[in-house]
Amino acid sequence: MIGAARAVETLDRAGYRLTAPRRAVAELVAARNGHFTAAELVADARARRLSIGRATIFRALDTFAALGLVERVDLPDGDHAYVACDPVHHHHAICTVCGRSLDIEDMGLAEFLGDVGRRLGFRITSHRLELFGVCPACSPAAPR
Amino acid sequence: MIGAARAVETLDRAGYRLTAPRRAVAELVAARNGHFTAAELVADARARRLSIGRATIFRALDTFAALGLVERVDLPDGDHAYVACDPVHHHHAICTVCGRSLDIEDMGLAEFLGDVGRRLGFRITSHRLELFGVCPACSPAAPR
DNA sequence: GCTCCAATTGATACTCTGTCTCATGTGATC
DNA sequence: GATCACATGAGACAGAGTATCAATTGGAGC
Repeated sequence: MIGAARAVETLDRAGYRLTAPRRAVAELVAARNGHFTAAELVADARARRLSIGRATIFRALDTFAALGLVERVDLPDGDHAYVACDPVHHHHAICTVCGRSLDIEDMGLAEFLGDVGRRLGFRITSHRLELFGVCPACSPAAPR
Repeated sequence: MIGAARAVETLDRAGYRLTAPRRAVAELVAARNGHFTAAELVADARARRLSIGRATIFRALDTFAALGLVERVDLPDGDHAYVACDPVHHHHAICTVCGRSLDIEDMGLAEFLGDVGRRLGFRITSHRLELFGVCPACSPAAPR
């Protein structure tokens, strides 16, 4: 999800109503360029004195997730979080220093998994790959 | 985790006390050969009329996870679950038909991820890969 | 076998996340 | 502008997981 406008357009095209709360949530999401939890968005909304119900934020996130505007990811500590992203299949590399997430496209994973499936005799229908590490921007700051 | 005895031995070697509740939880885990949620274990314990507190089961699972006897996985629906496994780094292929999970060893993933990291300039420190699909045993039953 | 102490337990209260309900509000269509 | 179904906000609710604390118990040392 690049900007709130793009999200609003996607909502419209999918036949969803363009309500003020949905626009507001889209902006909150766009304002965060890393991953975020539902609770953080609720806090954001409160901080900006937007009177959006908690349930509405959850519903909006569900809707956005259904449209592929955000994606649910699971952080290493088990927390559920969301990341704004483009609506194509891809994976996330999440920086543990700044929290930003990079979308990474296939890079040969599909082929790799196909091979794994063949070797196991396992018909893979879906998968989840999340990478955690240090992004290029944070790398000098956190050499290890 | 192959059997409860093995788990008990691991606990012992790690300096944990071998208490009745821990043995019981180890047996409950060993009795399940697929993935399971904490809630399911609690229900199992109740079904067997074991008087083990809910908190104790959570604590035992935490301990087992710390020892690598079980691992937390996130199901496609976002639920947290555990799978019994061997204490080495590996990944899980979870059958969506029977619920069983296969441990899969590296199969070249480390190399693949190293390559991805280099291309992104991202220093990958940890990752999570979970595969969902249909295992060989269920495959004829669920052709698609 | 007995004692002792720290680790562990069970019960319970609590927090937090996410869902559900329902009366009220509002966007889109005409 | 009127209409109506979709969306909202408030609040109740359910479930997962954690924190607290007094009571219990495993196991080391004797």
